Amino acid sequence: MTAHYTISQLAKAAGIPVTTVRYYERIKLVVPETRSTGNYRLYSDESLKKLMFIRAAQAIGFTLEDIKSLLATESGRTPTCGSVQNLIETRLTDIEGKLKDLRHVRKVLKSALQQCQQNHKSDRCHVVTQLQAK
Amino acid sequence: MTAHYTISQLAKAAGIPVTTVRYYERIKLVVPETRSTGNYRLYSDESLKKLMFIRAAQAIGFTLEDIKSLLATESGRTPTCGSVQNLIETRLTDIEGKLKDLRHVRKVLKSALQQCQQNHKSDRCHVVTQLQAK
DNA sequence: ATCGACGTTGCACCTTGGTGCAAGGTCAAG
DNA sequence: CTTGACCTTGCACCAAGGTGCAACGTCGAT
Repeated sequence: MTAHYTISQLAKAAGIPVTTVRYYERIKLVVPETRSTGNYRLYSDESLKKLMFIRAAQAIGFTLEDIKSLLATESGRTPTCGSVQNLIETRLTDIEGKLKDLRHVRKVLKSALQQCQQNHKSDRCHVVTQLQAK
Repeated sequence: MTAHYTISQLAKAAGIPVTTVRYYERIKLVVPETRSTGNYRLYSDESLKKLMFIRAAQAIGFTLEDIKSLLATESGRTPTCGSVQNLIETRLTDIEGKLKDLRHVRKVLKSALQQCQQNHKSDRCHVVTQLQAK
């Protein structure tokens, strides 16, 4: 009794816009199993699981490309820990880099803010004049 | 003795690709002062300062739109501290949000990585099977 | 005069993850 | 048999910050 969903049923079940499901088809991430007589896309529970997998994987920081390769290990077999580990490590490195950048930017902005607050009376903003001096 | 630069001289002096300078003109961020007889863009030191200002401001996390409004306070007068402060506070809030997201993602990925390392022998990756279970 | 380096314009394209729209086909209910 | 909800396709467009290309003009040196 594998249920068959139309695109809107599937989308609703997964909590994803219909347009996005079609987008996923375009990038070959989730393709419908079959078509109805009227050429409607028909999806099985497998697709629903895939969509939920995609949402979960996106939420923990994988890109759709990452997810594609996680799903690429054809039908049934899960990818090996090794490949998954590589992916995770790459993402972690990315994230560390971004964190570092953001912390730096935050630091600079905070000291700029302080400056701004200190000479608040002045019409000329020292933050700007200092940026100009560089 | 205000020096006049051609676009490539200016770009080189600022350490920015020529194409980017033209892009800045397109978005009305830096426009050439005049044109030569041969219709070449000619820039003054003012433009060079502007470009360097842009680089510095980008580096501390302002968007080109932000910078546009920082520079918009017409000729000479610097923007008030108040407006700059607002901008900085907005950026800081953005950054705090991004930091929070990234730290969360990092946490989740790290625990996934641990799982991966623990049952490295197994062919089936639990991280993936767990994502599938959601 | 000619060569190469540099300049001009306009336009399309890149990334990522989608959204929006028009013109038409399908399906179930009334 | 018509109405309305749903589906189809293809194509264009969004943010942001640019990059690339074609086809042509200009400038300085030889």
